[in-house]
Amino acid sequence: MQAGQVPTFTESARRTQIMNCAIEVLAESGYSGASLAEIARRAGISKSVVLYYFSGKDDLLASVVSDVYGRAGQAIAESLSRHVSPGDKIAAYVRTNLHFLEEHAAEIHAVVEIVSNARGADGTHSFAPQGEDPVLAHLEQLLRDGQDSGDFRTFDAHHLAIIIRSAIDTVSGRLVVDPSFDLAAYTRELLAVVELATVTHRTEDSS
Amino acid sequence: MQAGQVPTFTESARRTQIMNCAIEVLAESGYSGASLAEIARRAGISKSVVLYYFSGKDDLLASVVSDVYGRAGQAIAESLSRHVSPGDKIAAYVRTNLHFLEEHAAEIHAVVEIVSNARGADGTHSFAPQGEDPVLAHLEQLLRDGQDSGDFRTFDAHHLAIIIRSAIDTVSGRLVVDPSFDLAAYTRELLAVVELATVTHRTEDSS
Amino acid sequence: MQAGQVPTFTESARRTQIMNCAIEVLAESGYSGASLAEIARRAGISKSVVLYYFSGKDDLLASVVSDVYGRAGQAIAESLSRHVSPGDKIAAYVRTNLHFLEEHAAEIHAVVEIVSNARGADGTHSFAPQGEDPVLAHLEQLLRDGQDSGDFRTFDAHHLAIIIRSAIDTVSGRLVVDPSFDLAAYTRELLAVVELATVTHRTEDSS
Amino acid sequence: MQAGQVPTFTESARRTQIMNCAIEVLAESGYSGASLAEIARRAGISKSVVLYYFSGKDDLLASVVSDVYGRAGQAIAESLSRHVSPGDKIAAYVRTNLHFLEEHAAEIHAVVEIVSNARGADGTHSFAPQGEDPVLAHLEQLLRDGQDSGDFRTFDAHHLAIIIRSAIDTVSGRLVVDPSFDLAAYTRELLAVVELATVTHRTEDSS
DNA sequence: AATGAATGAGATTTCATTCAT
DNA sequence: CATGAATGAAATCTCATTCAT
Repeated sequence: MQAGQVPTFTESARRTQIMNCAIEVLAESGYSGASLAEIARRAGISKSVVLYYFSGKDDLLASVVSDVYGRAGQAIAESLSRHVSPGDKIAAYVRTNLHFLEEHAAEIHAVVEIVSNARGADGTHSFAPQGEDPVLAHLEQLLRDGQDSGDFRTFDAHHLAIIIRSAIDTVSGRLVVDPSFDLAAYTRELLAVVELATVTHRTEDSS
Repeated sequence: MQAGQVPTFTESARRTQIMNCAIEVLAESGYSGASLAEIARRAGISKSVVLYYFSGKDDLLASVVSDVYGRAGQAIAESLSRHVSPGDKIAAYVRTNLHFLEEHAAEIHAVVEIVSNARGADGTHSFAPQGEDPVLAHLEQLLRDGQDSGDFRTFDAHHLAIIIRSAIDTVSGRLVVDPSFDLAAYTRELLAVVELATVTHRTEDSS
Repeated sequence: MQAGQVPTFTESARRTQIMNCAIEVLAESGYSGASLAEIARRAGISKSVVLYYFSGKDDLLASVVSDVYGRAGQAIAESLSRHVSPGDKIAAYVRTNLHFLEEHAAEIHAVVEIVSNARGADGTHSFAPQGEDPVLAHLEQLLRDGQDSGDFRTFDAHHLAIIIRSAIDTVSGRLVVDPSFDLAAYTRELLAVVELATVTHRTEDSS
Repeated sequence: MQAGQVPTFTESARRTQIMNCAIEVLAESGYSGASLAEIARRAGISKSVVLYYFSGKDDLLASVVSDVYGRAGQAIAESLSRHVSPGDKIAAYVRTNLHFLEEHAAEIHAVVEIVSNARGADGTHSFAPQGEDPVLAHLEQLLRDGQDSGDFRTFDAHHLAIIIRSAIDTVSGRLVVDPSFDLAAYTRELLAVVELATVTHRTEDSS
């Protein structure tokens, strides 16, 4: 398995298998519980195999993160491209995010565990976006687009983006922990809140 | 120190000192970085002293959690008692939470680190509320009160509570990581969103 | 055991004990055989104890090197101070070096193992003198002094120093490996060679 | 490749290639740095290939040693055969040794790394000559021949041989480490020392 | 009240080697 | 002829905890 070479079928299958086991363990047992030994045990292989396919634990975790991020980003981009009006775009953004979460709760939860816990030798977060968070910036831009087009009310796009993102991000943890969590209802409520928070409107008592 | 005995002044001072150092380390270096050795080093004492005042690491972390929770709960309860209308109460709830966060960012962040990472021997979260989360239930109740009184629109109180809580909870991490985070602006925006999301209103284009 | 503090008696005794065991193992089993496990086993303690008294394997090995170097340097300096003429100084240098070797064969051999094998993360020798080798420079200076005073013949001091040092350095390995090695005879022969190589003289056939 | 069979051309070419890479790695990264993985990487082949051509790491290292030894021995024997007088023979020995070192510094250094570090399962040196060291014995015999013929002074042939050998052996390390090492000057100085140490002479002040 | 000393469990990682293809 | 896959042993190091003083 040399760098720059096309991975064989077996190789990419094994990598996928190991990454999936890592995701399982991370979702179930958290960051500290996700030792190579545990991941290997779950995969029914020896620790060494993990290190044969990944150059180290860091590499494995980074691979999980970029893999899941990639798939999520693709799903969202695809969904957004099917809408034009800012309101529809925001709604699609929320809906796709939550829908992806529903089908990939463990993956997302695993990524959250990694991103919020992994730290380099210097003690700083390994996966913290340096400078601006691109995920947040993207959502912020969607909000600004709606303001520029006049569809949206005046608001602080940056901070509203944070509010919406946090409402999305909280879900993966809940889905993993609480099996009775009603994602459909949550989605409806969040869509309602987002609409109320963005679209220009008058409160009743001001009439 | 025997069980049931009143702690001496020295004792409770030492406990507080150790807890504060634990909070510092947790906020700076995260859960995995918060070893007893590091906490003791920061306090300028030996590991043994930590274990003299706390029965173990679990005990220390639990004490930090309950201490901070207690103080936060008190601050919030006090603030809420000064308002009567549901709208004012919710606003006070948000404002007090965020204000407490501002002054106790490290503490809250430490608690978040503990609650989201600490696990028992069986691998389950040590600090997960079993059954209903009382913090969430409290906020939910405030929302329902507003609905019952007719002040608030019809919404899904449980899920709206989750949305609001997540918008509050995301702040401690940001305050620790991003020194330029503008809490005042965030508070304004969140108050606006909460009002829009709760108070009965009509959107303009529906008029 | 905090940095900068005076070591307790127990502590320095343990450190000495561990260093001695490390020296034993290094002399007997070589650099690769000198694992922490083996050193601890020899000392009748657990691996953790070694790491309690030394911050890591590197620290232990560095301590051994500087300890032995220190004692050797002191012995040599003391001996040299008792002689004045360049010829006597060189002879004393050789004699003291070999004498020290006789009594500290294992120590010196251990240091040789460390110095010639230990490498940093970048792959370079950890204990290589950067720039000029001070040990060699010292001997070189002794030779030059003899030349300046007119006692010694014209020779290439730097390279002669290398020849003499290598004749000294080879001994520790032989002493450890070959118990029948006759150090006294070797010393006599080396002294003879050094004298022949330094003192001004005429060969018989040139007369 | 069955035992006793003549190796094919490809086979011996591959073996040579692998041995050369092993020599490179040993000279650059030392014994501990010379893992099969690193050697294979340097050769652009997989670890398995190395083990296909050599029965194990030990076999590879042993092959390197005997290959280099063989070539060195041949060069020296050839050179010696061109001289008759003991003085000329010794000079040729020194000159040829150092000349060989100059052109094969890495090889010799690699062999030194192997010989001084490789150990069997029992912890003893794998390549230590059991009984008398033939290399040393050879040089010793040259010295004795000169004494028997009356060309050389009275000295302790065994120990003088050790001194001369050590002066030769130290060079490979220096050549690898210190690119500014002046081998020609060193050779001149060592030849001078050897002559002074062997040839009968009178010191000036004894006249 | 405080601490130094010691330990065992477990984490990541390296490496030579075996096996099937 | 060559390789990818897999493994187990061993190495260094971290950490919470216990014990005697």
